[in-house]
Amino acid sequence: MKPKTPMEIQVDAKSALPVYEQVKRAIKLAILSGDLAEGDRLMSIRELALKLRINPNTIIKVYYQLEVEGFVYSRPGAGYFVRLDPGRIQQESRKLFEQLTEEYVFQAAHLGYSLKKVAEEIGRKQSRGSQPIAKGG
Amino acid sequence: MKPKTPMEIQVDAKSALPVYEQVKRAIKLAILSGDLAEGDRLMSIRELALKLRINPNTIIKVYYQLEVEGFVYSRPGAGYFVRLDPGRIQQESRKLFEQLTEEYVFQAAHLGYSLKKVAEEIGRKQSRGSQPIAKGG
DNA sequence: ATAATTGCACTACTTTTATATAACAGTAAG
DNA sequence: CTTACTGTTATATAAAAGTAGTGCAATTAT
Repeated sequence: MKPKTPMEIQVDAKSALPVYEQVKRAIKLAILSGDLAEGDRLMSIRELALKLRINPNTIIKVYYQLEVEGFVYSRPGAGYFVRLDPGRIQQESRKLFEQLTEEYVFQAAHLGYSLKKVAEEIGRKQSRGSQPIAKGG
Repeated sequence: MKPKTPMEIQVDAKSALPVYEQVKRAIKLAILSGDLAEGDRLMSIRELALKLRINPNTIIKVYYQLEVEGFVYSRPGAGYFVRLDPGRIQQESRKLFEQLTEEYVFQAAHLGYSLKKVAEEIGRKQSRGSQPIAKGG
């Protein structure tokens, strides 16, 4: 199986989040967004570890946890592959979005930025030019 | 010095973020939001540790780092006190807000939620009833 | 068949995070 | 002064996180 799945993941060693958590979130986000599709092969453990300049054991931890959570499955000797349950993806995606929004609004409020101000800031971004990043609305 | 500074901090042991980081962020947020004012005394190390059910050493780490970052200062035998530099607070507050917004929008985009959809979600929250949490805009 | 790649399991080690406990000196209030 | 509380420092212990490296069996490509 030649075609490998490219991934743009940036790891910040200084972050409060553990490296394995950063990588895990990035891959999960890629699956939920549709960047990775059903059956797509992930980069091999060694390959991704080399690319991100982190230890293979850390990638093993990430892949294992993603497998437990049902996002991928492994074929020993072949690689890791994306498992896509359409219904679940839709559901998890919406759930995650609402959770992110809730957290963001809450923290903004504590900083003294009301919903109105938040809306203004978002609106400002909107007008400044919007680049389509993921699948269209 | 009797008056102590009450703080509502909730620590999640299951979070990917270390406990000390959660506490540190909560206090920093309280200062940036104005919940804690110049000269206000923080809860003592032992007191806060007992309240949050975590080890005093962890609180020591938090207070020490906040001191290094210039948010508080210590008076041995008396306690820790808020150091409020008005100009800096305003600046840090705005900086943190923009950072939060950037991260949120980025992640939402990867989930397939465009700025337009984000604006809609915020708008929906706005109309549902807004509770004033911090200092008014 | 052969070679290369893959997941997988294992040991050893360091750093970070967090807990448990104790002791000492400065501060505040009776 | 005495008592209680405070920051501060120290030792010891443990788990989690991350690195480094080796070896084996299964799969894939040649």
